[in-house]
Amino acid sequence: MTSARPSDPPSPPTADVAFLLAQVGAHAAAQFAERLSPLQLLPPHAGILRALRQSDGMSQTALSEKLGMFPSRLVGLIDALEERGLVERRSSAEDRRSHALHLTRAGQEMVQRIGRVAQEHRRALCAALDAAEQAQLAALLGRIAAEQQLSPGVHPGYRKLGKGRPGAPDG
Amino acid sequence: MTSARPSDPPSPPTADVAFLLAQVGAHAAAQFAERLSPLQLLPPHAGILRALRQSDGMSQTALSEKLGMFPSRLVGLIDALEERGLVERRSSAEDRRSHALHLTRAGQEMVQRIGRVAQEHRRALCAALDAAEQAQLAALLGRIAAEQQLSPGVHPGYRKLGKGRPGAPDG
DNA sequence: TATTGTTATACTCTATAACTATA
DNA sequence: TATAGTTATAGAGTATAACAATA
Repeated sequence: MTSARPSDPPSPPTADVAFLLAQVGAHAAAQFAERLSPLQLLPPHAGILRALRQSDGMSQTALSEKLGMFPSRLVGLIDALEERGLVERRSSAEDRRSHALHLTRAGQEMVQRIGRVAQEHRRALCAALDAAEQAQLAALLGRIAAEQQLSPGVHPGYRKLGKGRPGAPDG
Repeated sequence: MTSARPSDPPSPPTADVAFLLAQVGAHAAAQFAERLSPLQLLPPHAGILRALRQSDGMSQTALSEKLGMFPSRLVGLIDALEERGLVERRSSAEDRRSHALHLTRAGQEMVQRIGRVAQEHRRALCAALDAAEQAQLAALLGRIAAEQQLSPGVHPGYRKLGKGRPGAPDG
C-alpha cells in the first residue's frame, strides 16, 4: 500500500478503509494467537483471565454474559484453566449451584505474562508507525469502537449470535 | 471508549492499539457479512468475485494461490457462483484439465452491487469519523498492512496455514 | 417451577487425503 | 510421473438441546 505523508491532500473516503480494518484486524488476531501459543493458551483463555483480573469472583453465568459466549462453552475453557491452576472455582455457601471464579497467584502471574506478550505483539504489529501515530490510530479506533457500541475488552469473536452467521472473513 | 481531541498530548502506545485493531476488525468483518447476506453471498464469494474482476480468466489453481486457500475449498464456492450464473468455467482448449474462470455479465453487475454494499458498510462503520479522519485512518492502516506484507485485497481469513492455528478471536 | 452449571449432540467450516482425467 | 480439478473424509470450533443439582 502507498503511504500518505502529512502534506498529502486528504482523499475522499473509499470502501477500502473498512476492508483494511478487517484485513489488518484479522492479521492482528492471528499474530496474537500465535504469540500466545508458547503460553499454551488460546485467545479465549486470555480473554477469560483478562476479564477475571478486572472483576474477580464472577459466576460463570455472569462471565458468559460479559464475554458474550454461551455458558456451555465456558465450561471447557475454565476446566483447562483450572487444571493448570490458573483459576479456581469456589462453590458459594449461599447458593451452592454457582461457582465463584477466582484468579490464583499463578493466574495473576499469567496475566502479567500475557500483558508482556501483548506489548511485544503491539510493537511488532505497529512497527510501521511511530509512537504518536500509534496513539493517533488508537484514538481513531477507540472512537469507532465507542460509536459502534463495542464493549471494551470484549472481542466480537466471543459473542453468541441469535440467528445470523458468525463473522466470516472479508470486511 | 474516550475520544481524544487534537489538542490532547500524545499518550505512549499501549497494547490496546492491537486489541482495538482486532476488535474493530472482527466487528467490521461481521457487519460486512451481514450486509452481504441479502445478496445471498458469503464473504469468500465476494472475495472471489473481486479477484476475478481484477484478473479475469484465472485458473482455479492460480486463484487459490492468490487468495491463499486450498483448491478443494474453491470448488464448492465456485460451484455456487456458477449455479447462479455469476461465474463461468471455460475449459481451455490447450490444457483440458484446467478451467479458466470468467465473470459473466451478471457477475459483473454483482460486483457493482457488492461495491455499493461495501460503501454503505464503510459509511456506517466509520460514522464516528469525518472524511479527513477516515482518510487518515486508511493511511495508517495501509502502512501497517504494507509493513506486515499483507496482500492488497486478500483477507487473512482466506489463507491456508501450514501448521499454526487459524486466527482465533482476540488480538 | 426456575436457575446454575454440566454433558451430550449437531452443525458449520475448512484442512487433508484419495481419486480422475488429462498431460 | 506430474498436474488441475474434484470428491470424500476428518478434525476444529461452537451453538443447541437435554440433564442433574439446587433453589
